[in-house]
Amino acid sequence: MNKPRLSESQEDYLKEIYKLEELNGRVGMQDLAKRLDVRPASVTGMVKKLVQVQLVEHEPYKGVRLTDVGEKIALEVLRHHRLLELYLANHLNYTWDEIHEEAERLEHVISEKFEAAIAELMDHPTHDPHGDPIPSADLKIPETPDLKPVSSLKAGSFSTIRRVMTQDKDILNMLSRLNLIVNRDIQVAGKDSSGVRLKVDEQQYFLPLSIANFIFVECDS
Amino acid sequence: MNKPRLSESQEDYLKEIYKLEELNGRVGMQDLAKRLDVRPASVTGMVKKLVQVQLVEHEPYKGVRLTDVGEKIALEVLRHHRLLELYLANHLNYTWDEIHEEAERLEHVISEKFEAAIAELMDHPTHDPHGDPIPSADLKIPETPDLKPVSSLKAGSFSTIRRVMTQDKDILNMLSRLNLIVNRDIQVAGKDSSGVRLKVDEQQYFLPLSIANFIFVECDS
DNA sequence: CATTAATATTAGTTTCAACTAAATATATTA
DNA sequence: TAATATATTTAGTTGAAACTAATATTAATG
Repeated sequence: MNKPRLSESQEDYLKEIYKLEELNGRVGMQDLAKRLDVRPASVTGMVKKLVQVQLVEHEPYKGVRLTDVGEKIALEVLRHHRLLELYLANHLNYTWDEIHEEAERLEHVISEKFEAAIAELMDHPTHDPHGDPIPSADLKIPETPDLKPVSSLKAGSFSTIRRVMTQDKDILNMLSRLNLIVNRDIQVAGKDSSGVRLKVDEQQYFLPLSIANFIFVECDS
Repeated sequence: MNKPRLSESQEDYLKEIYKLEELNGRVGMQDLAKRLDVRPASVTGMVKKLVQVQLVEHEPYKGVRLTDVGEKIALEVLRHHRLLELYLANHLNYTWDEIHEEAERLEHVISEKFEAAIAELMDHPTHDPHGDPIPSADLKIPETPDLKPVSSLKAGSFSTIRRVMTQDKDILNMLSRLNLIVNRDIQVAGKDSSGVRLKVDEQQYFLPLSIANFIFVECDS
């Protein structure tokens, strides 16, 4: 019941497994290797260790899955990461493109005390600057309304940006310069096979599909 | 001229060498081993590497010394550490005894951006909560007035606490509970061979020499 | 269903920073 | 100065976590 102490590497594995599980359902060694920027052979090795300590289950050629304990730990790391991102943005004037990298390093290193302190300071937020949900202190994912990519909306529809699922710095920079950030109300002014034309505060912007696919919105009722 | 990228271990070595150099003049393998909680043989190994990359000079059986570049790096780490301590205390409500450990981990991990952000936020402070000087952005040590241990004062003399040179948590806790913190004005009410009696805001406290020796004050002119 | 392509694993190596045990060099002092 | 104590180094090991190259397994397709 008492937590094993994990290496940063191990935490990263659990975190990535969690995110891939959430995204694809099943997680192959390959995918993991790609996300962690590591060779498949290395993944085999590490997964073996994580299976040993029962943080992960592995059915060869089928995929990897977190155990309950593994998921808990992944959520802790994710909580650290997302709280940090919000904290850096809100309290240290980081820009959208800068927060990820810094949080990536800090997440493994801050104490429970630090976590609690910034959570408190920010009044226990539920979403980070990208719109990603922040697991609560007891590691539940906050309820989030159904979202769809802007690219899926009909021309004319109104909605609110709720999540931006890219960490490409150039894209993030460009979006924030255009004020296309989380919680912004937008209208789809037009669309074709190559992308979407958005209207925001009298301004119009064209977003190619490659970007529009990763901007998720809540539709106005 | 471009900085080599160092491991956390290496940064710790440089930092400790700096502190010991400042304290004792020369730094033996033994001392280093003690401070880093590592065996002497390990120190030999690491020092050899640091000599290779010219961050350190080593005269066997005489001692170790930082090169100019080595000192620069040590000061950077020290700056991180002390800025962090102050930040944790001032902005995240850490207590005196909690700041060291957290800073010890964070110091290796924060970016220049982070450093600059908190320095700016705190208006470029010159001393951390222990009274230790914070190297400036260009790595100069701020001028500090001459300090002496309270234990060296005559009974009756007035002074101001400027530095508390222990990281023992229990002592730090007790001192802060008694309000014997940096920048506090105190009077030596009496002394004998076993310690000092202090008067602070109508309160009187007795400090054994073992503690009084590490509380440094600036004497009233 | 046999072959190919995709996926995963093994075995052995590397690097880093520690370790132990044993050897050696210097310093102290009797 | 010789003997002893202290300080330092050497040589070899360990444990993580990565790597490469080669091999093996499964899935997909013609």
